[in-house]
This record gives sequence, C-alpha cells and structure tokens, in this order.
Amino acid sequence: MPVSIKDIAKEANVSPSTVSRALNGHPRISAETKTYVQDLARDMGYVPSVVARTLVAGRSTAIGVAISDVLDLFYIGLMSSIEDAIINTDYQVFVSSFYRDQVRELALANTFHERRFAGIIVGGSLVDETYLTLPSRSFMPVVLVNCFTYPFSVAVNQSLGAYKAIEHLIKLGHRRIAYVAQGLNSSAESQRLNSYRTVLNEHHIPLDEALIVKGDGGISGGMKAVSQLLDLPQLPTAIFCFNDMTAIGVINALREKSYEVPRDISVVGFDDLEISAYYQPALTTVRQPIYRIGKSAVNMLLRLIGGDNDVVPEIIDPELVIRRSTAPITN
Amino acid sequence: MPVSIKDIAKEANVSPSTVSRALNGHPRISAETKTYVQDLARDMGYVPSVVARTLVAGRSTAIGVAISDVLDLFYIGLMSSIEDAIINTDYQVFVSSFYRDQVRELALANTFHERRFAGIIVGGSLVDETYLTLPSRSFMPVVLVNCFTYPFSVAVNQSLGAYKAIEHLIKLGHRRIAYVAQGLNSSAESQRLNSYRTVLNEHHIPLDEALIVKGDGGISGGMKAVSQLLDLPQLPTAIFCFNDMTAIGVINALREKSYEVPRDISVVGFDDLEISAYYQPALTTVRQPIYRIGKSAVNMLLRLIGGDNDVVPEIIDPELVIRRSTAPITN
DNA sequence: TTGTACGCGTTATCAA
DNA sequence: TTGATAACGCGTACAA
Repeated sequence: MPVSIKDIAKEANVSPSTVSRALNGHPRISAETKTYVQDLARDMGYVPSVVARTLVAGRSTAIGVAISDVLDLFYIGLMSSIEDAIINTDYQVFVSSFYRDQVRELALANTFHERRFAGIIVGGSLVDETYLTLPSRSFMPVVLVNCFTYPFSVAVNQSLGAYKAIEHLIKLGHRRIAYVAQGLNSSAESQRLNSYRTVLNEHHIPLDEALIVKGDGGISGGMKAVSQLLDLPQLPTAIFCFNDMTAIGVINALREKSYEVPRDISVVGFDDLEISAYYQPALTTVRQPIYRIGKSAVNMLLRLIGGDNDVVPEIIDPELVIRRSTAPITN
Repeated sequence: MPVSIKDIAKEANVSPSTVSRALNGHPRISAETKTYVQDLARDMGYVPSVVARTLVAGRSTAIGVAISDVLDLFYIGLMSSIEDAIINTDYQVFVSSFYRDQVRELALANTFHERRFAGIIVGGSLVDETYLTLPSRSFMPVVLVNCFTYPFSVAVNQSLGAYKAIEHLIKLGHRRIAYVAQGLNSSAESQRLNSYRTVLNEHHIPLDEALIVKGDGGISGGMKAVSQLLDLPQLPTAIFCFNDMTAIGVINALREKSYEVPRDISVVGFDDLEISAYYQPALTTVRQPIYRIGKSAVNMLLRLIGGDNDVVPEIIDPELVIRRSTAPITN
C-alpha cells in the first residue's frame, strides 16, 4: 500500500490535517512543522492520491482522448498535437482507441465517464450526435474532431477538400475518376463521397458507381481496391483516395501490375502525412492541418470544462498540396 | 454532478447499500427490489464512480502505457499491440507520451503513481533502472520494453539485430559502413552502437568515427545525417540506420543528391514498419516483432500485478528482412 | 431481505 | 497554529 497522509501524521506526531496543510503550502502553519513534515513526506516516498483528491474535489484533471484507430497516422498526429497543446495546462491526457467499432467507442466513453474525466476529445467518431444524449454530457464535455453533425467540434471542411482534389484532377483532363473509400460510416466519409458525386455532376461527368470501391483506410485496403478497379472493362485514369495510406497502397498495387503513377494513372490522397512528401512519387494530397486542429480542440474543450458553453463549431478550410502523383491525362 | 448511489436510494426509498447490492448482483436481495433499482438506475443515467470504487478497493484496473515518442511508429505499434492484448481482460489501457525527455518520463510515471494505476509499461525509457528506486515500485509494477538493464522487461536483442544487419552488408562486400544513430541515451541506442563497433572489429575493418552520425529517429534526422556524410572525403558505400524512418530520410536525401539506393549506396533500417515493405525501394531492415513484444509485456505485467514476481526478462531474437535497399558493392 | 456503520485518502470547515 | 470532524461515492461487515 502507498504511504498516506495518515502514515506521515503518525510518524510526525501531528494530525492528518496538519500534514495536509504542510504539503499544500497552506498559510496558517508554522514554518518549522511545515519543513519537518515536507522532509518526512519526501523521505517516506509519499505521493498524493489523486484518486482521493478527485473524489472529494468532485472534479478531475484528466482529459481523455479517444481515437478511432491507432494505425491511422492522422489520429496519431491528432494525439500528438493534443498532448502538445495540453502539456502546459494543469490537465493530463490519457489516450485510448476504439478500433473503428461503435460498441467499443461507446464503451470507451463510458470508461472515461466512470473515471469522471474532466472532458474528452474524440477523433473519428462513429456515433456522432449520440454524445448529446449521454448522461455524462452535463459534466463531461465532449469535443469531436471532423464531425459536422455535432455542435462542439473542430473540423476540416471535408467537402471542400474533396472538391479541391477532384477539381484538380478534372483540370488535368481526367474524367474517369475513381474513389477509394474508407468503408466506415464516419462523418468524413459521407462528406467526401457526397462531394465527389457533386463535383462530377457539376462538370456533367456521368457517375459510374463501379468506380466507387471500398478500402480500409490503410495500405492493404488500397491494394485490394486497385485489384477491383483493374477488373473493370474501362479503367479509371485517376484515383481519389480516402487518405494517404490508401494512396500508398493504391500506388503499390498499380506498380505491381506495371502501371506507373502518374504516367498511367494519377492518384490523390488526403491528410498530408509526413511520409507523403517523401514517398515515391511524392503524393498530391489534401492537407489537414492537424496541429491546428488539436490546438483548437483542446481550446474548445477547456472552455467547455470551464463552463463556457458559448462555443461555435470551428471549420477549417483545407489546402490542396500538389506534388508528383498527379499529371495531365495522356491518352 | 453525476448521479450517485445515494440519489437512487432516495428516489427508491431504500438504503444506499440496497442499491449497491442490487447493482452488483448480490445474492441476498429480493428479485423485486433488484429489478426495480436496476431499472431506476438506468433511467437516472447512473454510471458508477470508478474513482470511489478504486479508493475503497485499494486497487485500480487502470494500466498506463508510457511511450517515448508518438511520432515514432515503433511505439505506435507497441501501443496498438498492448491495447490488443489487454482488451479481453478486466483492465483498461491509458497511453501518454514523454517526448524523449527524462524529466517528462519521470513526471509521467509520477502521474500514474498519483492515480494509483495497477501497473505501467514503458517503451523507450531514458531512465531505465531508476524505476527500481521509485517508491511506487512495490504496488505499481513497471515493465520496460527494449531495455536490458532492468529485470522486468521484454526486449528484442538489439545487439543481434545490429549484428545481422552489419554482417549482411559486409557479406555484400561493404567495408565503409556508416551508422546513423538516434541521438538518445536509450538502451537500444547503446546496444546497437556497441554491436556496430564489435562487428566491424571482428572483421578487421578499422573504425572511422566520422562514419557515426546522429539522426533523430525520424525522416528529417536521416536527411541531415546524409548531408554530413556527403561532406566526408570518402563516402560510405552502405548506411545502417537506427530505424526505418531514418532510413527513409536517408534514401530521400541521397536521391536529392542523385545517389541511387541500392545502386550507389546500400541502406538498412530497423523495425520493419508496415510502410517499409511498400517504400521505393522496399527496405532491408531488422524486424522487431512488435505484436509479440506487446503481448509478452502485457503478460508479464499482469503476472507482476497478480503478485507473481517470479518473472525473467524475455529476450527476442530479431530477424533480418532482406528487400531491395541493399545490394552488393559495385566499385 | 434490508438498514446502519465504517473506512478508503483527502481537504475544508469549525473549534480549540 | 493545530486538531477534530465531516464529506466525497462506494462496498462490506454487522445488526436488525
């Protein structure tokens, strides 16, 4: 068992409250007993119990971060930026993931609730507005990232991102543009897919549903998607991918079949991960400014925790980063 | 404030202990009151306070994972495998990182201690045996990953890994072999560096200290290292990198200067990240079986938590994965 | 079958 | 300046 205030009190022949005062720099205490108790506490290896402190205070300094998938580097960047933003506050961050599973996501929210966390940030939620109905809502604020159906959120404008990507391809002369989806019921997914449909429509390009295939947000999903696309009677000349890892998978699978990017087929990603600039070919992609997102999410959460409910969703316009994986159509 | 057992008791006109019994499936309670209380608790949105429960029980079901760097994909893999291994137990995982900083690492250990976590796993520790001296040691076991100076650890044999990598290069005819370090005082770092020196020595290759340069474990560190190496009067013909991300940085920087890998210079990484197989050229690298490491670390920690101190360090022999970034020397 | 009393570690309040 | 007491939410031994 850890050393408690009582143990120190007994050893020092004072009352527990005196120990508490000495340790918390309370004004009304003699300098003598103060240093004596402090030294003793140190020597006994005392570390205060935040558990007990939380119980009596009725509030916690723990902030939870729930991310959909640890293997998705976008969420890793989010995690990193959140930790960065919170390091200078009085709060501590604890991260867990729910592996793209609705049930696990809610279980995780419940875990945070059970532990009475001060608030949580969720990246890649699959249950969205459900958070509004949770009983924890009143005392454990929830901020979502990249979700548009929720009032407390920081989001990159997914529609605009997809729009910019597809427009870019169209300007390069492409008309047969495939979309490799993530295969999840996320807010980002539906926004991008809708935008894909809209832009094609605006440009009077007939929609071919066969060009919409499912990936899994990772390399292998991108590779499988390509094998589906290559079975088509008429190949696409460009592929818009849900994210950069998917794009890397796509490019690899194409290379295996001796299609070269961008000579034969153009590929656009989403996220702008660090690796994307250093991949061969360097990826054309839609940048999600993850650092800014994390900072804003933390900001918003801290305001909500402080009782300021007067926040508005923050929408960030993404930027298209043009590199070497896209080129004008040749044939 | 969240709903408490007392709130329910008041509403149901029973005592708090009856509510507690009803909610915990206690045998001695009438089926009638049981279901009544359970329904009421659900309707009132009751979620038990693990904080209070932890306090009274004297033990927690929280397991902390401290990783050195979220942007290092090796640790992300570790995090993932640990979560995987723990999902079927009664414990919950909470991850935080300490950004390659000794002070932050100890602060994080203290945070876990304050919250009375059941145990912690540390990846990439910079303080190693210090954990043996912490006052939390007796009730919060600590398992380290890839640390050889600590009795409770799961580690890949770093020396052997480096040995296999360098041997491979030597067999390909290389004798001027550079080493791009991580630049940290970690256990892995010193083991690999020692091994590098040893193997060269065994093969009677004179050690040129100028061939040992510092990276930072990431892409940019690898790139900077290359610019140092290229300033040398005599270039290396092969570069052994601390990890795969470093290798990717190295290959990129070389490409920028029109050196082609492996034609002009061979490059070996370490870790075998997912991306490494799909990079161009696919990386020759030392595989650290991260899934197995995470599983073993969790296993060991749970045994320690269970009071079984009869554990021995687990050492895993790594495998060299030969791909396309290494080739026989040409000139 | 249910209620009462106590303790977990801490802090705030009130009394000495 | 210090000590005693109560309270946070829960579980459990004991009493009813």
